[in-house]
Amino acid sequence: MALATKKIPSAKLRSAAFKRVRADHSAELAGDYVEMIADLIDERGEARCTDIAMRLGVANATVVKTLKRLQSAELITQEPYRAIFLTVEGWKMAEDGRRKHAIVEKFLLALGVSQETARIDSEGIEHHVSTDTLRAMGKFLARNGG
Amino acid sequence: MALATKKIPSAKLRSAAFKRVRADHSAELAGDYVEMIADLIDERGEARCTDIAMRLGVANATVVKTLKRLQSAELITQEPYRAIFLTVEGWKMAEDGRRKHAIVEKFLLALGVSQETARIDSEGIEHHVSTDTLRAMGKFLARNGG
DNA sequence: ACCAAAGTTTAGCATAGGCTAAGTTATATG
DNA sequence: CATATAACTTAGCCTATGCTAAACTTTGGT
Repeated sequence: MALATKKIPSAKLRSAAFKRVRADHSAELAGDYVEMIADLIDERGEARCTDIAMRLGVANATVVKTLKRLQSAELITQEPYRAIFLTVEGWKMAEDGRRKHAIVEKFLLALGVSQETARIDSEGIEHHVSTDTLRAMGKFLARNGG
Repeated sequence: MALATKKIPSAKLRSAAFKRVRADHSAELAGDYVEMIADLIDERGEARCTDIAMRLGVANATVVKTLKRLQSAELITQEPYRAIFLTVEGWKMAEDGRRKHAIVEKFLLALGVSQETARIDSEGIEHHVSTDTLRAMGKFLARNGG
């Protein structure tokens, strides 16, 4: 038995934070993909496997596998050897991600970090920011000329 | 061939951000474990499997498996059926994590979110914050009475 | 000193997300 | 219009991170 068993301070409450982080992680990849597909469609008219792989810095086969999951999740549609399209749900998720991403990136810039750091850190942070925190960042931007 | 192949704007630069995120993720779990083990040792004199599992909200067996990896990485030491100890390297990592965590959490509070939100969001954000951004958060705290 | 309860470990399974190598399809160009 | 090249897919591998169920230690209480 442990030395001091009495009064474990809210183990359940603590664990909630970690559960949220794990949940965020599984949603994260999907978010990155749809956001990138949306960008590619806007920039170049279509989204292709190779471009996604290049931008993410992973192998082509990895993209193919992930796209299958996104198709199961009804975020994209795709025919063999053809370009990739977003479903309505996919577009919604992409727009949401872009909005979040833009706020976080601008916020970091306003905080005083370099363009480069803002770009890189926002990529990691955006998926872990609650609506509450996002709102607070928005307010900060409003005060500080975002 | 894609419609518009010319001038892919710095695909390599883009991919760097995602590579950083993926690297962060693999370091993340180790960080959470050692930080938690350090907390348990400080609070209760020893760190045990069950407590870690409870606080992380995962099954006991999952903790056991992860601890094996941490042992291979020389972050902890452990004998069968005994408590867990941190190596020097492990303590260093734990301290580093705590420092980061504390800054991020205080920063969020200073930004104006609730205690609860700060606690939860900081858990996800801390692993994706560069030293640059951390410094900027520190400065903000200094200006705003952290 | 023993036994039951609590804690720890092992075994076996699943999914996600990486990779390389080899095969298939589309297309751009000679 | 045939074919080389680029793009895509499949197959098969690996590791990380989760789970449950069953087996094994430790230990506290009688």
